[in-house]
Amino acid sequence: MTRLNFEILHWYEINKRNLPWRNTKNPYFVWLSEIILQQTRVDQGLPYYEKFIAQYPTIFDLAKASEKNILKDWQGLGYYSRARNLHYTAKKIVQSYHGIFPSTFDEILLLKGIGRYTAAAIASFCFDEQIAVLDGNVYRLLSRIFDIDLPVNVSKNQVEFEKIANEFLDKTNPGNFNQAMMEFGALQCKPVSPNCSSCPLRIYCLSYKNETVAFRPVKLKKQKIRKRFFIYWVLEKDGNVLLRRRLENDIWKMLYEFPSSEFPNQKEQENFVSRFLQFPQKTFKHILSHQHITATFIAIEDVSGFSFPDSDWIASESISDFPMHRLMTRYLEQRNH
DNA sequence: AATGCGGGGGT
DNA sequence: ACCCCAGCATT
Repeated sequence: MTRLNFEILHWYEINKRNLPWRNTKNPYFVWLSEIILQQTRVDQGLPYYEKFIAQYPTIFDLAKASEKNILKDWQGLGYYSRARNLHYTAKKIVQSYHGIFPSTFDEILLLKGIGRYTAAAIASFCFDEQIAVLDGNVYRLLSRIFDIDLPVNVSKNQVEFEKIANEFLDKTNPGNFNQAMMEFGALQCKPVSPNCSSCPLRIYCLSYKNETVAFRPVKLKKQKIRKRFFIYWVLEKDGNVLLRRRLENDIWKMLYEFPSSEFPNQKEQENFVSRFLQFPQKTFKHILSHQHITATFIAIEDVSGFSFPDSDWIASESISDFPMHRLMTRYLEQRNH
C-alpha cells in the first residue's frame, strides 16, 4: 500500500456518498446499478435504480418481464440498447446459469451489454477479484496523477492504462479501492475546475506540479453532430391515435412514436410544413449528444382515408402504456397544457 | 480503429 | 457551442 493509495482510501471513507448499491454484494443489484450508470450520472440514474429494484426484485422477475415493460421503465434514461441487453442477459442467466450470476471477470465479460469496465466492477465489488476498473473517472485521475499525455480515447492506449491501473490497485480490498478511485474522480478530481487547493494528493500529483491539470486527460477530436429534420403526424380518429414502433437501426430503436417523415434539410422540411398551416403545429428542437433534431408535429383531428404502413391505431388514453422517447413525451406534456 | 447510441447538467 | 457522464456493440 503506497501513500497515494492510503490517501485516496482515507478521503473515500470521509467523503463517500451513501448509495444503495454500495450496501450490497448481490451481483444482480450491482449489475443493474452498473448498467444504469453507464454514461449516466448518479443523480440521474438513482431513481431508475430504485424503480427497477422495486419492480424486479430478483433476476427471475426481470427475466420473465416483457421487453415492452422494461423499456417502459427505462423510458427517458437514454441508450435504450442497455435495457434490451439487460433483459436479454437476465433471460440468459436464468436459462443457462440457473439464475446464478457468473463470478469471474472472464465469465462476466461474455455477457451481452457487459464490457471490460462493468465486468471488472462486478468481479471486484461482489467477488473480490483483483482487477482494476477503468471508467472516465479513473482515466482522468490516472492521467493527472502521473501526468500521462496518452489520449484516453485511443484503443491502443487502453492497454497501457489498464497496466497502470492494475499496478496502482490496492490488492487488499480491490472492490473498495475501485469505488474510491471513481468517487474521488467524480467529486474531487472533477473534469472542470477540480478542487486542487483542497486535494490530499496535491503534493504527489505530477500534473499539478507540471501545471497541466487542465490539459489532462488528453482526448482526440470531437464527434460531428448530425442535423436531422422530422415531421410527426398526430392523426386521431374516434378517440384513437396512430402509433408506430421504430425498428430501424437508428436512434430510439424499439420505442414508439407518431408516424414520421424525415427530410434531408431544413428548407425541404419548411416547404412541406408550409402546406399544412391550416392544422395545429408545434416545432421542437431536440438535442442528443450526436444529433440535433428539428421536429414539427402536425395534428389532424378526425382523419379519414389516411393510413401509414407499419403503424396501428391506439386508444388515446392508453398511449402512456407504450415506451416512448423523450421527444414524444415532451410533445405530449406540452399538448396537455 | 472508428462510429453510433440519449438525456441531463455544467461552463 | 462545447464538454462530461460508474461504456458498449457494431462495423
